Amino acid sequence: MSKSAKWLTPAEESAWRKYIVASRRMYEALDEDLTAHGLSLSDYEILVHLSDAKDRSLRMSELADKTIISRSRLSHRIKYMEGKGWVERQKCASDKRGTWAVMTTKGWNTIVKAAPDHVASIRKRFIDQISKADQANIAAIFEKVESNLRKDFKE
Amino acid sequence: MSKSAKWLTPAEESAWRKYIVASRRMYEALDEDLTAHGLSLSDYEILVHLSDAKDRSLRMSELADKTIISRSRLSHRIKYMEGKGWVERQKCASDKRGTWAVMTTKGWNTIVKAAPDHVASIRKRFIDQISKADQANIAAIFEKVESNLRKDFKE
DNA sequence: TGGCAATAGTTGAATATTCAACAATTGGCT
DNA sequence: AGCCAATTGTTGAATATTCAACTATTGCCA
Repeated sequence: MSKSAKWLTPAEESAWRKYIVASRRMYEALDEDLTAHGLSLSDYEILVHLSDAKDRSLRMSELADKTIISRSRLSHRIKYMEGKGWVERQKCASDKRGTWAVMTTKGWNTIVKAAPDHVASIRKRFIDQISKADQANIAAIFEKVESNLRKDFKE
Repeated sequence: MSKSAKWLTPAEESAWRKYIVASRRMYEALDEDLTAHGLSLSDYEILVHLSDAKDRSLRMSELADKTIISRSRLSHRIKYMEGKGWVERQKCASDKRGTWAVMTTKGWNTIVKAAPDHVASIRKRFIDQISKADQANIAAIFEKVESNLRKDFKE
């Protein structure tokens, strides 16, 4: 399995552990903050991507890609969200296999209400803790990490 | 909800999105890499903490804290891992409410076999993508984020 | 055209995780 | 001592997610 050494150095280990632990706890905190609006973090993401999209609509598969949620999971989740009245499904005319997920007014109102708190929550837990320079660093580092994952995936 | 602005600036948004997306994908990749050893990432973490502990044993509650897993979830998971023969439970003598989770030889062998691949996987997906300076940055940044979360939790 | 591999999406069953309630202590306080 | 709130850990039911199979197309190409 590659040329690499068996263990991480203390500096590597420290970076890794701190990143992992903080990330887990931050996720919990953000999710917790959202429950006041009756939303989970992933439902929030689904709504955000829909609200950004043209006609507030996306094909199921596009939505799945953008949110990094499996198709099956998304199907189940959208069923739930339909029940909540946040989303509707529409048959796709041009591709009869397809389905559009369409955000309703109710869904829009929900996200509009939740967004300011969620943004405040991201600031408080993350953005406000790091300097401007760190911001740029983080962006560059994780961009690199992600593009490497993507490349690796294609191999 | 705090003094903060309603939206993230483009630079903030970029840092946040890139961090989130890369983290999600990296988690998937690491978990995927571990399946070859029949382990999930969280089962791996449980075993690691046990293997580091004195007598390879930890109280359920300590183990839950270290792994950031809820007690209930840990209970269920340990039941599964007992079935696999990786762990045993022992009554705690000094505190009759307590339970020790004790790693078995089989559990030890499992983790010893998986560890080098997992470490290689962390290197490939993360450590090797970032510079030494970045390592130190990441450690400092997420240390700060986490201590802020901790403080916040206590309030 | 016809055939067939690839794609879109859903479904139900299998697993995993959360949630709320619970029993059994322990620890502190009067 | 005796009471009671807090801690430890488990449990079963409710939810959520994954997994594998499936239908219905579409796109390609011989």
